[in-house]
Formats: sequence, structure tokens, C-alpha cells
Amino acid sequence: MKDYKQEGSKGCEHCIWNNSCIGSKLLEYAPYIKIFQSHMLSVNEHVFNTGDILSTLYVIKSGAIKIYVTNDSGDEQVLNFSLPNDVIGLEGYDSDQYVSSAIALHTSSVCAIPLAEVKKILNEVVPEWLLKLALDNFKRHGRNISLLNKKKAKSRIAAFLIDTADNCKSLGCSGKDFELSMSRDDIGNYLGLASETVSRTLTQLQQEGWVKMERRQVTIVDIPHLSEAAQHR
Amino acid sequence: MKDYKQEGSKGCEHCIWNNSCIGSKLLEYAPYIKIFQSHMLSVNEHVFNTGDILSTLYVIKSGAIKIYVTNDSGDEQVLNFSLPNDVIGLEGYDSDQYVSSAIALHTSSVCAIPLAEVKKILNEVVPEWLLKLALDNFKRHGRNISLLNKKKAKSRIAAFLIDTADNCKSLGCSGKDFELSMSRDDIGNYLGLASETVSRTLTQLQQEGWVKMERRQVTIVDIPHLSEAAQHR
DNA sequence: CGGCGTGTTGATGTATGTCAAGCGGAGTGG
DNA sequence: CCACTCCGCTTGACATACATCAACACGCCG
Repeated sequence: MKDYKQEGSKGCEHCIWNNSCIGSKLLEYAPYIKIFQSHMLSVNEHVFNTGDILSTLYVIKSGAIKIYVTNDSGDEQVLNFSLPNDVIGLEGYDSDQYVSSAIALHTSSVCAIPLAEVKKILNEVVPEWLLKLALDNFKRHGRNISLLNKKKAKSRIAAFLIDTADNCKSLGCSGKDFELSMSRDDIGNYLGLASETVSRTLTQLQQEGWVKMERRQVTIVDIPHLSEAAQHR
Repeated sequence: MKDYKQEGSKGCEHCIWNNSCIGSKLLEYAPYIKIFQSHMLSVNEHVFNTGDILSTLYVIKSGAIKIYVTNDSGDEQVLNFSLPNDVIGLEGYDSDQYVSSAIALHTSSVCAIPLAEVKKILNEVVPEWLLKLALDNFKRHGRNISLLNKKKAKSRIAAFLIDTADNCKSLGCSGKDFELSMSRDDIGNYLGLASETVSRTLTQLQQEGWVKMERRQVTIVDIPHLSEAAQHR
């Protein structure tokens, strides 16, 4: 993306969104923020890429932006289509890199907000526990998407198992052994699969030797293979 | 759910999660909150139901809770499985009713937090624009789920069209006529379908007379039928 | 032991993916 | 202005993964 400082901005008072935009609210709240400029993007121009240093959030002023990630095999996974008034780039808030890529579908314009300023305000204003609550929700959002928009049952189930294991781990379990608390029916409903397919796929994963299962008790044996399966769409 | 005030609580200092729980952080931050009690749930007991008056949030202390909605035809749609330390009930924050149901998968225990207190704190502490940002994300989360875990292409596409129309409407368009900003490829990728399937399904929807399309220009003709199709899993 | 809920497995139909051909608008160059 | 190409989209033919229906196995509890 071009250096947005090159692009002059006349400030929010000249913007068509004037004071309805969420960015201008921020400015209102913290008027000392200086760098806050409008920037044009042409079709297929990236706003940011996965892995880029995350120092700026963007508010979309006009146009449409596609948010996506690419897996190791290089194929793309659309996470969202963002429209005017949306804030993008926030998903990586607690890392220092963008965790997704953003590309313009139309000629679009965005306003840049320095993340450092936002962080400062947030830390001043918002209690830490509350921030954690919000961020957890962001993350869950991303996880759910990546569970659900896979095409193959095997990928979904593998992703589901890994996700569940991660959850369990963050609650203090081993991360390899855990107990599913829900029925095959519930899993199927959640993942958009028939319960029979869940059942079959689980036995298949066992036959491959990637997991062991006894009723709802799960042991993950081969994390690499399971992760790889989870990547495939 | 039983009246949680019946269930004595010894307070957070006796809880196994002691001060790591997000609820206790809230208590720390606003010590005047009195009603904050632990409550046991047996298997298949509801924490709350869609449509119930939303006056309480719950922090899960132990066990597992299934969050789901039911459509008009009565069939269930699992949105999430919530685990200890998760906060549930928040999705309806800006309505006054729960927008989903929550049922215990195991014997579980939860702590109740009066939403009024939380709202008071939030309003004192968090700028409105920031709250909106977080809530928008909650909503998008829910929308994405309901787009993605449908089984049939027709449902997904119908839901996608309605969602897009709604988005457009909230940006000031008619809500019936709008332009898709993304390719069939992108739509398919987003919805977990092949682009050919997107194409075919769109022409099918046209043949049914529910939408008119010309390239990326969409006119929604029969909202009732389209919505009905969107409901079906 | 017998019944019930949950999970597994098999047989079959169907929706969707995949491959491939062709269409049509948009842009380009003569 | 027309011919040409390119790209996105559509349509068709076929393969396949999954849903559905049904039978059965297993653990659980009375």
C-alpha cells in the first residue's frame, strides 16, 4: 500500500460520513490523534497482507474490501466482505502482525488510524478484563469461520478436534486427551454435517491412526497429520 | 432455571478459579456488585431460552453449555459450545431478550452477573463508539455462523443475498436493489461452495422468480420465499 | 434381563464438486 | 467501427462425497 501520509486529507469535517463514522468518533474522543487520513485504493490493491507489521487500522469510507487468509498450500479462504463504516485490521490486535489480508474489490477509500493511539486510549479507558472479553470473541469468530467454510467433512472434523483440544488446553488439560461433552448429533449440527457422517469420519480418522477414540473420550495421536487435514478445504 | 438467589455463594475467594475468572475481575473493578452467585445446572437444564428477558449474564465455572437457536420449523441450530470462563448471554446486549438458548451438556455451574450493573459500568467507562464496534462484531459473528452451517447451497445463497441486502440497507440503499461487489468465485469461496454451484443456484433462484440478476446487479423480488429458503438448513 | 439412548455401519439416492466447452461483455488495437 | 482477446460467468456431463433410511451394536439404568 502506498504511503498514506502522501495523500492529503481535509479531515473528517469534509468527509461524506462526517460524524457518523466510527473513526471520527475516535477522533472526537481523542482529538490529539493527528494522522488520520483518507486514502484511495484501486481494484485489487491490497490494504494489508498477512504478516505485515500491524501498526494501522483502517476504516472503510467507500467501496468494498475482501478479507482473506491463505493456507500453506497457497489457496485462499475468504473470511469476510467488509463495507463502508467497517473497521478492518483489528483481528491481530494482540499480535503485532496482521493475521489476514485485505484487498479492494472496487475502487475504495479508507481512513488510516494509528493502532498505537487506539491502544493507548483502550488501555487508559477500558479495563483489561473487558478487553479480554472482546478479544476472545474476535478470536472465536475467526475460529468458527475456519471450521465452517471447509468443504470436506474430514477437514471440518479435524479442525473441530484441534479446536476443541486447544480450548481444552487453555483450560489446563493436556491438549491431547480430552472428553467431548456433546453428542455426535450436536457436533454434526454445529459443523453442518449429518451425525452419521461425523461418526464415519471419526472412525476413518482412527483407522488412519491420527486419533484414538472411546465413546466421547478422545486422544490425539498424530497432530501433524490432523492439522494438515484441517487445512484442506 | 431455578432462582439463583436460593443458591448460596461463598464469593469468589472460595472459587477454584479465584481471581482468574473474568467475572471476578468485574467484581474487583466494581466491588459494589452484590448478586454474584454460583449456581448448579444438571444435564439438559436450560440456562436461558431465546426470548426470555435478558437481565443476567452467566460466567461458566465448570461443565459445558450448548448455545443454539431454533428456526420457525422448530429445528435446532447449534451456534457454539461454551466452556469454563466463557461469558454467555451477551449476544442480546442491545435488545432486552436473549437471542439464543443455552442448555447444559454436563452437570455445570455458572455464576450470574446482573446485566444492569455491567451496563452501568460499560456506560461509565467505555465510549459509545467503542461499544458499537464490539457489538457490531458480535452480530457479524452470529450472521456468519448462520450463513455457513447450512447444508444446502440454496439456503446458503439465499441467506447470503438477504444478508448482503441488509448490509446494503444499513448503508442507505433500498434493500431490494444492490450490486454484488465480489465475483462468483469469491462468493463460493466464502460460502464453501464451488463457483459453478453459486452460478447454478443463482439462475435457479431467478427461475423461481425470487430474484432478478443481471451480471452483479441484484434485485430481490420475493423476500418471503427467499427468507424461507434461507431458513432451511 | 429388557428397554432406551447413543453411536456405528451398510445400502442407496442426491446434491454438489470437477472438468470442460461455450457464451458475452469489456477492453484493446487495427 | 470492427475484429480480437480476455475474463468472468454459464451450462452440460460425469464423478463423488455426503445425506438419508434402516438395521444393529453397545453401554447404561431400571
